[in-house]
Amino acid sequence: MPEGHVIHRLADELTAAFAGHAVRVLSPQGRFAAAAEMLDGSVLTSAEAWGKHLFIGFDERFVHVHLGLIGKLRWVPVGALTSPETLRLLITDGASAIELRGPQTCDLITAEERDALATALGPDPLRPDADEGRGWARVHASGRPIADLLMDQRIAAGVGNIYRCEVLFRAGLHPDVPGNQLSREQWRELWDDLVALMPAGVRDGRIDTVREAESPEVTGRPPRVDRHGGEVYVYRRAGDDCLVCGRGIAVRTLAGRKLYWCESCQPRR
DNA sequence: GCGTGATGTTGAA
DNA sequence: TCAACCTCACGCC
Repeated sequence: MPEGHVIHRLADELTAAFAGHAVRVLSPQGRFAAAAEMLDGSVLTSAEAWGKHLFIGFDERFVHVHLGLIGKLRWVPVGALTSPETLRLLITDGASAIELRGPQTCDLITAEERDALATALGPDPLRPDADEGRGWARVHASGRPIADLLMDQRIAAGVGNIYRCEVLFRAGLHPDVPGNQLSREQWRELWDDLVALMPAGVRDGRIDTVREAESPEVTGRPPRVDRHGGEVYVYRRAGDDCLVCGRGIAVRTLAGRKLYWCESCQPRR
């Protein structure tokens, strides 16, 4: 369930609920049990997100969580313990409880290790200190297609399949355009769009990319919300009519992920 | 009830 | 390029 906006939202929620509180930290499944036992009863300092990585701070120690494709971190009723065999981590202060299942990563790390992980990532459109030029340098130097580059966490940390497909559509850019054929302005437009869209994703808890002109309110079409929870132009709309030109949305696999685009709204140029 | 795919990454071939 | 990992919700019977 995770592109960067989800992780940032969770970090904010964790901080709001737990910062400064002594918490219980449990790993009923056992795979994080030793670390959980060490942390149990200590004060959760704050939580922070870098791209799709979440760092839950306990003074100088951090629980590093990466949800991967299928991991889930969600708030649950206090006291409810369901399916402990898959419950990797449970954090509760008695007033709120959050549980982690199926993560790709759940490790206890030091501040230095956290810094190293963050440094290895590219600029995160959700962070005010993000240096967009670092991403551009890699894009400009690469012959890989822009649709591939947008998934590279060293170029724009936190971007996933939905944002990459949608941002390319909104820019009218064909997914196959090589990075080194993009102009500085074209990259800046993609970046600025991420900077506009992703905070809205954090705020709303869903990805909405459809502009006013194509919105249900203006066009009168029925709202169409995908399982991911938002209204989009191309993601998972293969074969459907393009909201702008009416042509069928195309799909193919690129680097193991499904890529969606509109052949006429996104010309090769 | 069963099979599949999914907002992801890593490591081997 | 592909398989593996980890879980669960959805579609199809």
